[in-house]
Amino acid sequence: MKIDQSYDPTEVEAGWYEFWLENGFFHADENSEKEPYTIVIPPPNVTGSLHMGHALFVTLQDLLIRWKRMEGYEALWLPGTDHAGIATQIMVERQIAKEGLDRHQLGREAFLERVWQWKAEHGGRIIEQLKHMGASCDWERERFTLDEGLNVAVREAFVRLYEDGLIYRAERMVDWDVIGQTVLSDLEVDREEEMGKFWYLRYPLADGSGHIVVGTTRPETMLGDTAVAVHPDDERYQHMIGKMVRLPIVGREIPIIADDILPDPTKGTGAVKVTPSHDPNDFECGNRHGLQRIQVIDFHARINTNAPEEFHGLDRYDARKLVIQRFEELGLLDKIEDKPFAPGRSQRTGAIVESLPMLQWFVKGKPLAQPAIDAVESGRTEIIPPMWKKTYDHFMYNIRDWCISRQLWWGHQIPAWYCADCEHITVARQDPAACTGCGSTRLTRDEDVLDTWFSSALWPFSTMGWPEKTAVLDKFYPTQVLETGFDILFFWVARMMMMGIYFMDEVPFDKVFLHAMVRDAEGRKMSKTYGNVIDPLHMIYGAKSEDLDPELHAELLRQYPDGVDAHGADALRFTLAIYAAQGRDVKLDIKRVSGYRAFLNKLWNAARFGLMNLADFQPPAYRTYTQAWSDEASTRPVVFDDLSIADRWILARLDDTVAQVKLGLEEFRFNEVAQMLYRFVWNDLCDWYIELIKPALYDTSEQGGPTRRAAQGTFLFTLEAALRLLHPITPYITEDIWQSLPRGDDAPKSIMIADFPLARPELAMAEARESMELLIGIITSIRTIRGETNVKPGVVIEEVFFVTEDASQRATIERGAAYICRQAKATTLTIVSRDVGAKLEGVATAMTDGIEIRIPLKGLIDIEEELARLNKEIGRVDADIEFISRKLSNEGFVAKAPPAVVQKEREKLAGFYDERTTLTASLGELEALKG
RNA sequence: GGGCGCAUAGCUCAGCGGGAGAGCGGCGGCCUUACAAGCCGUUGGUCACAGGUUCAAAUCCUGUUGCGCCCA
Repeated sequence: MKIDQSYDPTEVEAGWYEFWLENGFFHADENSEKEPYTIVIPPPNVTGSLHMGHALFVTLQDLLIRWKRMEGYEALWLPGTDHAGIATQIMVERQIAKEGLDRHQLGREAFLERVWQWKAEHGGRIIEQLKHMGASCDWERERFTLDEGLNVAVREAFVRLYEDGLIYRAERMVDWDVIGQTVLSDLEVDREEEMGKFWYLRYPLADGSGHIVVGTTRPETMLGDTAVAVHPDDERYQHMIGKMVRLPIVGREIPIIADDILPDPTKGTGAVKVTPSHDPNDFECGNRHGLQRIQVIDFHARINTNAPEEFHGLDRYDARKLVIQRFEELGLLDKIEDKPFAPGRSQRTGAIVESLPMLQWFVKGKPLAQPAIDAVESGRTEIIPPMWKKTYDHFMYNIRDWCISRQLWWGHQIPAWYCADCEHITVARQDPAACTGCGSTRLTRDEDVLDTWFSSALWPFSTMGWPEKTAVLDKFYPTQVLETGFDILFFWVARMMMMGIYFMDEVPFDKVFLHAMVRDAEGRKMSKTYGNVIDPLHMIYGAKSEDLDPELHAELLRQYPDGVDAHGADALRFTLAIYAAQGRDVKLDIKRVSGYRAFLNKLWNAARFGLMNLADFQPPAYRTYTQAWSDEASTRPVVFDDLSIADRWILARLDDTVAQVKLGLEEFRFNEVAQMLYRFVWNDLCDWYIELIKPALYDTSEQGGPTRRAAQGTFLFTLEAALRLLHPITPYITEDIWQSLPRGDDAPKSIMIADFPLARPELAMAEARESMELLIGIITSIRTIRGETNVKPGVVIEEVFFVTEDASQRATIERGAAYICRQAKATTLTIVSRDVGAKLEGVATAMTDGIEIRIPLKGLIDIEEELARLNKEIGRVDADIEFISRKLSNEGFVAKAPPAVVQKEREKLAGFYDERTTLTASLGELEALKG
C-alpha cells in the first residue's frame, strides 16, 4: 500500500501500458459472445508525428472504447496507418535527392524498396506516439493501407466498380500538381483569394476592321488561345461574331464565337479569350464549339514547343512577363487592373496547380452518393453534431466524379493493362497473362497508382479481411462509431459511406462523431508560421527549453522560457475531453492542462488520505462491494444502518453522477462528463465528504467502530467507483490508484476490465441529500459571517443559535450538529423558537433556507463589518423581492403561467419577506447597540 | 455568390423557454497532520445590436454588425 506524497504523472504513468498490453486487455475476440462495439481508427499518415489533432481523437476514441469495454462489450479499436501517397513519396524523393538521384534514375522497383525501407525505419513512430497517449487499440490487428490484405481489397473494389461501370477512363480537365508531378482530385486543391492583376489585351481583327479587348488573369495562356468568346446578347460585339482575330505574337487566326455561358457581359470587357487546354471553363466552351486544343504549358509549368520559339522552356511566370512585354511593345496592352483572384493550390505541395486535359481514371459520383444520402436521411447513420448533416448533403448532392489515378509510384498500382495490339483495356484481380480482348500477350500495366483515399474509403471493411467473408467482419461490421475531424468529412467519411454501402450492402458505421479543430489559446491554427505549435509529447513528458524548436514553439518559449513541466497523458486527455464541446473548436491553453493536472493531484491525495485511513479496513469481496447494494444487507460493504448523513449524501451524489455520466457519454457530451466528474471529485468528495468524515475516521475507540467502518466502507466504495468513472478519460492514474486500494481476491486484474459503475436507485436517498445540502448551507453561512466580520480563523465560536419552527429542519440540525461545529468552528448549537430567537441580543444574523442563524457577538465579531454585511444582505433580498413582486403583479403571469410556477414564486416571495424582517430587525438592534 | 457556425464575467468556455454558471484570474484571510499543484471567504455580466413571438427570452423567430469555416 504505497502511495507517494504528491502526484508525479511521469512516475504514475510508467509501466501501466506495458501491463495492459502483456495481459492482452486491448485485444478483441471475434468469437466472443459479447455484443460488439467497434471503432476503426482514422489512420494517421505514416510519415506523420503526433500532433494535437491526433491527441484529441485518441482521447475521445479511447474514452469511448474503454467505457464500452467496461460496460461489457467486445470492444474493438482497430488501428493502423495510411500510406499517404504524395507526402511519403516526396519525403523519400528528397532523401534520394541528397544522394544526387531522382526516382527515375533509380527505377520504380528500387525506388519503392527505398520507400518501404523508409517506412520500416520511421513509419512506426506515429504508432508508438499513440501508445504514449494510452490508446487501447487492438495492436494485433494493426493495418497499413498498403499492406498485402488491403491490396487485395483495393483490387477487388477497383475491378468490381469497373465491371459495374462505376469506374471509367476518360480525358478530362484535371488539376495537375507541378511540384508533386501528379494529378489531384478537386478536393485536394485549395483556393484562397489573393491580390492579383487583371490584364486587358487588345486582339486585332484579322480583316483590319478594328480590335477586341479581352481581360485575363493569366496572359501567358494566350499563347494557346483558339478563340475569343462574347455573349450572344452582348450588343457591343454583335457585329464581330464570326469574324477572325489575329492572335498577337503567335500570328494564329482564331474565331470570335458567341457563347452564352463563358463570357459575363458585366465583367471586364465582356469578351474573353478561350484557351481550352489551360482552363476548365474554356475547356468546356471548347467542347461546345469544337475548338482546337493547343497545349502550351507542360507538366513542369514551362512553355512547350507549341508556342513561338522565344518562349520555349520558359517558366509560366517568366512567360507571362514576356507576353506582357511583347504586348506593350506592340501597343496592344490596354490597361492593367488590380483584381483579387483565387489560384488553386495543391494541398500537399503548395504548388499552384495547372489545369490540363488528361486521360485519367474516375469514379462516378452520383450513383454511389444516392444510397449514402439515403442512409443519413433515414437515420441509419447519424451524424453528430447534426449541423454537419447539411454539409454532408450538400457535398453528396453536388458530387462530381472523383479522379483516382495518381502519377506516383507509392501506392496501389492500378490493375489495368493496355494491349499493344488492340484498344482493349484488361482490368483484372490477378495479373493477366493475355489481353481479354484479343488474346495478345503484349500487355503493359498502367503505371499510375490510386489515390490514397481510395484505399482509405475501404478501411472499415478492408481491415477486417474483406473481400473474404471473415468472422471478424461478421462480428465487427458495421462499426458503431466513426470519430474523426470534420475536415475529412468529404475526403474520408463520405467516401467510406459510399463504398461501405456499395460493397458491404450496409453502412460502415451507426454514428459519425465529428470533433472540432485544436487551436492555440488565441484561436489561431497551430502552425509553424505562428510558432504556436504545442506538441502533445511535450505536454506529457515536459520539455526543457533546449528541446523546443525556436521556430515551431516560439509562443511556448515566450510563455515558458524555461520549458514546460511534465503534465502526463492523463491531464492532457482530461483537458481535451473537457474542451470537447460539440461544434466548438478546442482553444488549448496550457494553463488549463496544468489546472487539470492539479485536479489529478487532488484525486491522488484523496486516495492517499483514504489509504492512510483504511489500513485496518477489510473490504468484502470485490463484486460484493462494487455491486451488491441491492442484495440483502449482509452482503453490503457497509452496515446500512450505520451510515451517517455524510455517507448517505456522498452515495447519493455518486449515484447521480453515475447516471449523468452514462447519459453524457451516450450523447457524446464529453465536456459535460468531464465537468461532472471534476465537480464530484473535487467539490463533493474532497471539499465536503472527506472533511465531514475525518472525525469518524480518527475515532478509533470501540464505541466509534461502527461509524468509522461505515465511513471507511463508503469512502472506499465511492472512491473506487469514481476511479472507474474516470478511467476512460484518465486511464493511468486511475489504474495506479486502483491497484493500491484494498480489494477482495475476486477483483479483476485491472480497472480497465472492471465493470463501469451502474446507477442504483436504492442509493439515490433524496432525503439524505436534502439534509446534507441544508447542513452545507448552514456551514457556509456561518463561514461567511466569520469571513466577512473578521473573526480570526483560529477562533472558536462558543454558541450558535438557530431559529426555525420546521421540525425536519430542527432534526437535521440536531443530527448534523457535529458537522456544523467542526466545519464552522463552533462549540455548542442551540435551536430556539421564534419568540426566544427574537429576544437574542447582540448577534450577527444570517439566513439560509428559512433558518435564522444567530451568532452572539461577544467581542469576536466586528460590529461595523456586521452592519455592512447586513446592509448588503438586505440589499440583495430587496432586489429579490422587487423582482418577484413585479412578476407576480403581472396579471398575464398569474393567469397564464402554470399554477405550480406561480405558487413557487409566491412561496419564494414570502420567504424573502421573512428574511428581510429578520435581517432588518438585526440591523436595528445592532445599530442600537452601537449607538 | 450560396451554406454552416460563433458572439455570455478580465480570459477560456458551459448553459439554449421560468430568478445568470464553472475554471482560471483578481481581492481578503489561512502552512487546519490527504493535497500551498492546497483550504476558507469574496469580487466580476443591459448574456453583440435592433425588432418580434410569449404571461415569461441568454435561450425561439427575423434582421443588423463583427469573427471563423465550408462550397462555388
